[in-house]
Amino acid sequence: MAWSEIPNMSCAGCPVGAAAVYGPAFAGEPEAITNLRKLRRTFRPRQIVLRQGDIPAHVYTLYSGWAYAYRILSDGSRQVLGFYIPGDLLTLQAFLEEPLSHSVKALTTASVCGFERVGFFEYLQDDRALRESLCRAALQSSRINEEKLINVARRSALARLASFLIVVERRLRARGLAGADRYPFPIPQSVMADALGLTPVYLNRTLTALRNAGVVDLRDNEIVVRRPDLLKAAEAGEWQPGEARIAY
Amino acid sequence: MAWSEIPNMSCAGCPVGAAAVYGPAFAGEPEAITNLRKLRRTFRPRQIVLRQGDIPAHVYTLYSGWAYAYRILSDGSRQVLGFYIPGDLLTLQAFLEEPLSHSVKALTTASVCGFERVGFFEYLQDDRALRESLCRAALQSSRINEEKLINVARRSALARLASFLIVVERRLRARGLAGADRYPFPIPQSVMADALGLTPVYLNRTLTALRNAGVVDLRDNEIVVRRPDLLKAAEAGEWQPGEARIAY
DNA sequence: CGTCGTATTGAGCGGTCTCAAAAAGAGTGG
DNA sequence: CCACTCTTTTTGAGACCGCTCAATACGACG
Repeated sequence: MAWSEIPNMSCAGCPVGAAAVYGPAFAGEPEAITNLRKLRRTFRPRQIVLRQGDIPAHVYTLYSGWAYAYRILSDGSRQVLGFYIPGDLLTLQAFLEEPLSHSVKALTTASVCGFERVGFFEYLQDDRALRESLCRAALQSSRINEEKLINVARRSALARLASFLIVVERRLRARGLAGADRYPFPIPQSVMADALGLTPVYLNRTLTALRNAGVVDLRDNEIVVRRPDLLKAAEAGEWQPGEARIAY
Repeated sequence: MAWSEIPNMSCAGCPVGAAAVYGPAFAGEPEAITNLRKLRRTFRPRQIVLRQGDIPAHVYTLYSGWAYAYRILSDGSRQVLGFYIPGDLLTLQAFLEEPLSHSVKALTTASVCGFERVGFFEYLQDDRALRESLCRAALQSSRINEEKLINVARRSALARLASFLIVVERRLRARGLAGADRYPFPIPQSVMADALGLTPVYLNRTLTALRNAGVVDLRDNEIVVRRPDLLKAAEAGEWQPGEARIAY
């Protein structure tokens, strides 16, 4: 099951610690965090990290790799709710003592740090700055979901895709995980499609159009943005590839 | 400007108090809430309560009437993000010292109670139960937005509309504001359309279809649900009006 | 070298949008 | 109570974006 013993290694040197919810306390006393960490675990691609309906005993922080949250609907279809990159908390929701409304699955090989739920929550509640940080994160998450709603409700497939690529780049860059004009991109098209509310087929056509127009180059789990200007324009709905819209 | 003096009236008898974020503390000590209330204000239909971009000095609770939150996008279109009924907090977001990402507008004549932002926040932070209540509300809000995303991303116009009507009824009923088979419904079609990611024209066609099929009866700011079973089925995508889908 | 997940391409349909205009209500002032 | 205006609702006709079904190609991995 890919468990591993709790490593004695301190969180002090952890490259992603500052970005986490407990960030405000991290610089001052990384040891407090280390003491709360109960386990470390590694997942293989496509392995489920958290299961919809479970009440998780631990709260996880993604240490390395990518993962995504999704929900299986009654009609069997899947809605992807978001992606996680190193430093992200795997569901704020895990703090509540309620069944998870979504599952989390690894996209790449991914390792997580697990904190005992209640203890961690108490710790976050004890300090005013941390408390605010948590509250802020929750509100933030609500706002991010608003953005997603707007994307799907009001934008074309092309604009949605462009927007998605831009947002992913921004998030990676904020964590120092993006190169000058390229960044890792291990998301299969089918998963992306379910995140954007599109069919895999149509997403592929849209992506192919972007590629053929020389805007992006997506290969080998890496994306190269050749024309960020056009990508921006596409997001705003001010640009479309070719004269005939999407080259069939 | 429809201001009114701070009424000395206690919050003790307030019919909506228990439903608000400060609910947990309300039963025990309504006076603490009364002391935090700084003003009461009444708005006319279509009047703006909170403006996108502002940093509000007060946090409002909707005391009576309906309101809705919306965002104007760069291309001029409008996304409606949610509706408020009596007892709702007008944007959790107002707790953060950040510009509001959306405006709030009155749908009907609506009156609100205003609490001084920082003081109210401190108060909520002081008590463990209230703190959790606030946190829970934020997470809840995030989850509600997930539902909305799913609605728009994965469901047809008919299913979205049916789902919307059902959710509104549930919320009203939880506050004792719905009758046996009917409830108030002061939402113009154009606003509903912008909430569901549909064109007003197409929303109207869908609604007309529901009406012609005898499922609902929407008139005079009140909706009567004649066939809750069919509405449920429509939400699940298991029923459509008539043989020819939507009667043009 | 087979297998499974993933990407690509084709053809056709239909749900939803756009543009346009008329009808019906609601609010206002005379 | 009427005349006026503004908002909201309704209906028509046609175009297109994104979907469905289906088949093939590709690529990683054991």
